[in-house]
Amino acid sequence: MGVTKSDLFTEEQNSFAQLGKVFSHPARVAILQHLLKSNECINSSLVNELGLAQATISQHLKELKAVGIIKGTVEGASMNYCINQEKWIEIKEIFLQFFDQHPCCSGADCC
Amino acid sequence: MGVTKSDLFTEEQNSFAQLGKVFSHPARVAILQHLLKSNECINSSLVNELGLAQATISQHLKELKAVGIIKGTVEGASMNYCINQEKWIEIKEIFLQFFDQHPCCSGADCC
DNA sequence: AAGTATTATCGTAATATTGCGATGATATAT
DNA sequence: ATATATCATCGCAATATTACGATAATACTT
Repeated sequence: MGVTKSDLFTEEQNSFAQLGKVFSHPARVAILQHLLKSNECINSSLVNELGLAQATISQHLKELKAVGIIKGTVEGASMNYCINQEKWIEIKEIFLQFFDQHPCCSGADCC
Repeated sequence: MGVTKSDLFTEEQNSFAQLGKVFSHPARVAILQHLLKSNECINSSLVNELGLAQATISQHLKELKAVGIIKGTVEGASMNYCINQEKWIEIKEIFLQFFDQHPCCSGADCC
């Protein structure tokens, strides 16, 4: 069906999965890394850097912006995208919490 | 097209995205959390816990096992799944490294 | 051996995602 | 005002994902 049965899961699980989706496509990963690297928060010279069409990049940027992990400001005719640092840290914390959930089989190897 | 153009991205970006995919669906998140919580590494009583069909759970487990984040052992007629702790930590480290990549606009707010 | 329980896989249907060309909107340059 | 550059959105095509029923395979029970 392709339909995720969100009602079966908790709010937390659904929203965490949405964050996971951010990192689940190499184009989005590449965009984030580019924004991190070019410490000028440069606009979509991304279209030149990555080999994807402008429309495709724009779509990925839209998704990233929807989650809040990046923000964009108008700069003349172009857009100036960059990492939303507060959100970045917030998301990092959420992942850390997830990874640090109390481990099953602590110590003893159960499998 | 629906085809991810993997050849445009680095090995690192592609493999990181594959890890991200693990966390991009609430069912997989729920499965992982269940395995973490029930510190008995219980088998697919998951089918009872989550409201999904057995076939669906089995499919998600297969994906999780493919990445290595869980491992399963035969226990009579049933399967005993649990978190692969080494891999769990390894993945945690990879995410930490990703989040700690040198920040753009360090200090100054550029946008 | 026959029946039951558990799980993996196959096939299918429905929806989601990815990607791009075309188009429109806006801002700058001439 | 017209041309150019940049970006967002629309519409489409192709592939991927999600979900499940049906079926097979395995192990245990009686």
